[in-house]
Amino acid sequence: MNMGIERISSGDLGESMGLTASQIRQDYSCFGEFGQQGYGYNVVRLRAELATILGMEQKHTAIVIGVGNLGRALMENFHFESYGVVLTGGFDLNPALHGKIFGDVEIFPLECLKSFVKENPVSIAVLAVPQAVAQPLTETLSKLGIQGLWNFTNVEVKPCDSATMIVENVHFSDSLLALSYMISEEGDGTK
Amino acid sequence: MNMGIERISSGDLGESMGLTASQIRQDYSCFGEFGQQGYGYNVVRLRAELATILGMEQKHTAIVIGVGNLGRALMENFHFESYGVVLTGGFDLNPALHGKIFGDVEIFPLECLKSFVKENPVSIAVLAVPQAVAQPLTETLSKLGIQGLWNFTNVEVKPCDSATMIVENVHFSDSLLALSYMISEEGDGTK
DNA sequence: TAGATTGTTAATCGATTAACAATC
DNA sequence: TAGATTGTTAATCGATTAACAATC
Repeated sequence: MNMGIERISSGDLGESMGLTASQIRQDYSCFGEFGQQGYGYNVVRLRAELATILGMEQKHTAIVIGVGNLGRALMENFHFESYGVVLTGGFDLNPALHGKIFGDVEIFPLECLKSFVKENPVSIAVLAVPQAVAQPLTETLSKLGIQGLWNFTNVEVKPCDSATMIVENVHFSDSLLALSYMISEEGDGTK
Repeated sequence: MNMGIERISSGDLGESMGLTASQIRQDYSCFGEFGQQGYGYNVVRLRAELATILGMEQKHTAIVIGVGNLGRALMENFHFESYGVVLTGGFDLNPALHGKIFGDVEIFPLECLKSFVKENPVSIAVLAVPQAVAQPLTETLSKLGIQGLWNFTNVEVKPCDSATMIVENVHFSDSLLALSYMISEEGDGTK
């Protein structure tokens, strides 16, 4: 996407991201001085700087564990590449899925996980399995030396003590409860 | 789920939720005194109090807009009922889906949205459509008087100015970038 | 009574906002 | 030069943590 915009001010940037201009400037200044007084930020330069900071040039690799509807939705619709992540495989128990291709990426049997990870370095595992197997799989993944777990199971999971895997949770339920609560408050006259 | 536990202390509760005991006690005390010194919190009482506070007794109703893989995953696998929300319909453009049932809930043509909402009060719309149509649909939904939008599109959307619809975003991308960043930091020696 | 654990106050921390000199 | 907009400092705000008297 190229909208032909060369420069952008912290104010505009903030508005389009739902943040204040102050917040933008303060955050960016933690990493260096990308802007110019009286001018703003050069879009191309800014993008490059941010890519570096976020480690997007590092080309992390990811695999999807559990290819149900959610796993499949992520494989087909989520633009991993836009965030510097290359999806290299999907894993599922269901034999009907093995060999299938979703979003350019093949689905393998779960038994192949260990050997796959040995041959292809994997930095991130996307966990989209039923809750019952979330914890054991987390332990397996952490033992395989995977660095990050992107957890979509709505369950708290814990890597093995010996491992340093970082867990990032996407807890739908927290988000829905927050929304329910805000709706109820709204009509309340509370606040 | 009943694990036969009658009472629980703020410490245990916090540990299992990844919060501190202080945090638990302070949060609960905003809404009243549910606990007893030297005893802790009665699990049954606590659950009842929290249900009230979170408005779960309010039985919000929800519809899913866009029944691709993600919409379908939510309809089939996410336990709306556990959070006091009743799913009453799904909507999609694709005629092949019309009349299908996912997770007990029927899929209707998008054209029927307006009349459906008039006949069945809907408090929450779950937005799981392609990014290109996210904004126009948001405006439509806000005009229909829907109170909350649960936004899965990874795009910022804005209701009509005249409407009071609350938007709760589930931005996968923020979460993935955060994970990428943490992984890169990890090995760095930074920090 | 002694031990446990609350509710609440005060202290700490971090994040957001406001303000403004520096300067393009 | 005048206007715009940064980077940075200081002020504000809210959320988390620590501490402890109250009390079951």
